[in-house]
Amino acid sequence: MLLSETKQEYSWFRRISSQFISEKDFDKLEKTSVKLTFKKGEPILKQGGMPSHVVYLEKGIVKFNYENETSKNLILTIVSAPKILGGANLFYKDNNLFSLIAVEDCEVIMIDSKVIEGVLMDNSKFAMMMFQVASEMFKKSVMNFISLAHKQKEGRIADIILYLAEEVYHSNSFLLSLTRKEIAEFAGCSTENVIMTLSKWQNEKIVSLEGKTIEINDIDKLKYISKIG
Amino acid sequence: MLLSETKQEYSWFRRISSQFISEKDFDKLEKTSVKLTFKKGEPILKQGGMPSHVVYLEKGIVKFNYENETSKNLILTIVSAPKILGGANLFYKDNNLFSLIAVEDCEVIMIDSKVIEGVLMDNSKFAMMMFQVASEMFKKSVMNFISLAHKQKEGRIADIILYLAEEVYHSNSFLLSLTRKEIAEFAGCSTENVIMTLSKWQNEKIVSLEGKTIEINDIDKLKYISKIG
DNA sequence: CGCGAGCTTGACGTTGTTCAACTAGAGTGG
DNA sequence: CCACTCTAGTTGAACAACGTCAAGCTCGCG
Repeated sequence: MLLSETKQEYSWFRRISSQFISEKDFDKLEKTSVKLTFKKGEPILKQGGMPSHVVYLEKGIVKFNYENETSKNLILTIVSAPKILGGANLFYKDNNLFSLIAVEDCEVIMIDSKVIEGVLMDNSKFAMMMFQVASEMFKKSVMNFISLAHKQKEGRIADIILYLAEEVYHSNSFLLSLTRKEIAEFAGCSTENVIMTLSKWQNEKIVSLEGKTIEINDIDKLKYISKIG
Repeated sequence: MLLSETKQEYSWFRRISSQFISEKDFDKLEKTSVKLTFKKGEPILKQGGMPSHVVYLEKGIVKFNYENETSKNLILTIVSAPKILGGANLFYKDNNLFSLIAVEDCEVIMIDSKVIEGVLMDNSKFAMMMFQVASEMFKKSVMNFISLAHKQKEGRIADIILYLAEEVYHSNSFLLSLTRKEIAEFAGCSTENVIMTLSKWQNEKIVSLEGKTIEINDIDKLKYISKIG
């Protein structure tokens, strides 16, 4: 975790925000925020902690991790930059429901909750936009949970591979930065099950595995597996 | 489904809203909304339909139902009056993600989305409140799904019975308006499993069943089952 | 070179689903 | 008033899915 120069880019966030708030309000956000970098595996926000900041993920990939007292972890969702995270925490008020953990090296900008809340209060269109961003992520988690709730393991793993290809790596061939264990935590099944399913698919020529790279060869078959569950 | 007189009560909603919006804005909402009653089992909003209204549930109990093409239904959550529903749909923009179905006879007020959106735009504090309400419900669903994801059936059914007692019926002894099948859809397991678990608990004197009434005798043991999963 | 973390495979037992059969109550029409 | 049918609830047995365990493997790093 490392502080960098004060002059920041915010490229995507600035572009989006400029449609809704004044340059002056944006400066207010910019001045009170800090840019941090996190190495793979480092926690950005801790479950149970107070939500003091809204996180804007400028670069990298993070997982939303739910840690359970008794049993194992659960990954709620995985997202890649650029994205506004932890907006949910803005509206929940409660302690953070989950941890944010870097899956790949990340650059994030921590925006002070108090400050952004003030800007939201003065700019209802900006507030609506922020809500929608948060809602979009809610929706994705809910859809993932629905899949989780009534599909068999194979359908769920198919969902996750498709999700990673489309929404995270933006390619049908990608270098997987997650371990099998993490995929299992995302799919809500055991590591062994993930491995079995993936190598079964390799035999059936649906995917190709080579080290940490995954290539989807037959996306239609994968979608079919996802569909029938 | 039945239209009643235009003069409405809105008691709870009015009280809450009055902290955030003017009498004039509230009148605007009131004038463009209609009060409807739904009988047990009737759909209030349909999954896939366009979200034209925000639903304020004045009386009754509704389930959030997710219908799947291939397999069975899934109940996302169950809530009792008074509560603002479908606020999520306001922010999602997409088609309704789920159906709202009356579990008991309901009185609801349908507030026109366009109108409430206008009021939200002009009153950012009101918008924040609405979003917090939506977030609260979202959080409950997520917590339920987390439970669903890594607990055994027994733990999940315990969660649901506790949730119904605390959040829906507000009593440890209640007349269950859900069928065993619906509990199963909520818990993400088979009807038989719900039945087996409940009668097992009856033998162990944790609950008493008599027809459609359920009484929780040993809430600590139930919480323990919920905890250990 | 050795150690540990992540990965892989197979065997085994547990959990939960499915199926089939039966009961009870509610509603319907002759 | 009595078959009838329909739905909800219940039970048990057979079977499939999944997790756990145990063992061996590979690769990167000190």
